[in-house]
Amino acid sequence: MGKAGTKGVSRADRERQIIDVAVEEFGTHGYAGVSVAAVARRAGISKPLVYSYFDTKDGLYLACVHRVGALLVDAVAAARSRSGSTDHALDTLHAIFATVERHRHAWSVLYDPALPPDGELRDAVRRFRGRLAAMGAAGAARLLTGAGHDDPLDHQLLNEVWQYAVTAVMRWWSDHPDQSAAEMTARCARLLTALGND
Amino acid sequence: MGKAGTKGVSRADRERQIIDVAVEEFGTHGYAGVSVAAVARRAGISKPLVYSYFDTKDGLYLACVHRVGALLVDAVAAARSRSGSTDHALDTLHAIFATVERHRHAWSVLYDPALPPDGELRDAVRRFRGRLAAMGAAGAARLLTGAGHDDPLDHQLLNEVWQYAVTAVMRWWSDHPDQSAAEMTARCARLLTALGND
DNA sequence: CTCGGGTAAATTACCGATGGGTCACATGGT
DNA sequence: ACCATGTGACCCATCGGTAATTTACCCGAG
Repeated sequence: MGKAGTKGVSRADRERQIIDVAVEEFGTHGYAGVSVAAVARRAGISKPLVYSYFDTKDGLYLACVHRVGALLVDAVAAARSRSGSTDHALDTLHAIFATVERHRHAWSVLYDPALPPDGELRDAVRRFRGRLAAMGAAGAARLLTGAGHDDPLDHQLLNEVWQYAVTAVMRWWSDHPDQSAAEMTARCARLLTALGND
Repeated sequence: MGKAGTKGVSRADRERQIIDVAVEEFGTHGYAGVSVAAVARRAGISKPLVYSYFDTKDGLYLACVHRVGALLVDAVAAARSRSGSTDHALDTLHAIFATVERHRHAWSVLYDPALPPDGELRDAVRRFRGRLAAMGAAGAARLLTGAGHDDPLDHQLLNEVWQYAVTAVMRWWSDHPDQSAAEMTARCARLLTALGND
């Protein structure tokens, strides 16, 4: 496939492009299931170029984490500030849907359950998860204290469940590409109301 | 480390032992993140012995799937038949907690999101997930039709969410080893009631 | 009781393929 | 001419998997 030499693509553009395919690959096959060579191949470039831009495999994953992390945090924060202090859950979901409609595997990058447990990669992931959790947690807290429960571990657990529930929705969405973001929001609205009257 | 020759351990025992450590490893690091050599090392034996009992890495994972799948399906089925047609969710959770209290990574083996997408491994996993889902689905169906919604895709989605919620609880439990099964059940009871009055 | 010998339980040493990562070099634009 | 962009070829550790071989147990013949 072709010789060396620039192809008229700037570094910044190339980085964005690489991160795009890396997010998709990592999101579907997980950290351990993806090889840098595969990312390079799918991006139509060679492996050393990837290494020259992101130093290591962890570096590449880290870039993906920062990309999707910033995207999601911003979106959720905006949705939260937009909707005063009323029922957050659905607004949050809608914000997420709209943000990652074209990158449906983004969420899975932040929530890969099998990351290498050491190093700054885990730290970065934890930071972003933490920020998302902190925002989603307000609703959870209202719910629990409103029901008279105040065990902090309960709050922690509910938070984890909420985040995994979102993960479930995102994965289901990946498997049903015909669904639009709006349809997903409507669907989740029905689910939430149904959960209300159990 | 030692010579060859039998160490007085029967094949059946050794298989059980290997599966035990394999479940733990696969459950924590995922399919792609675990090497057969690592399993052998942690079991205190050599790699070829693993291959002589389970033919391939997929065979080993398959054995794990069958072990934990049978365990979980039996447990949930028993819980279901025990508790008539009343509120299933909590009983199901309690059954799962009690069953895997000593194998807390079991659930993750069935719900590794990054399995190789081809071959009989995926099929076996899908079968077991399907059986668990079918049982858990009764409750979901009641919930949705009770609220006037009957889109089959909604049912599918709610099911996925339910299974991932369980996954979340199981992972949280893995990170909090001091919690007993009974405490977990109580915790989930509080969460469920809180969800009722949102 | 003991002394083989067959068989089940193990190991060491190895193979080809792939993975992460590097080096030296080639090209294109200004 | 120079620097950013880009590549083919290579290195070494590890991975999935196999071959050849060694050791312990069991059981029947003397």
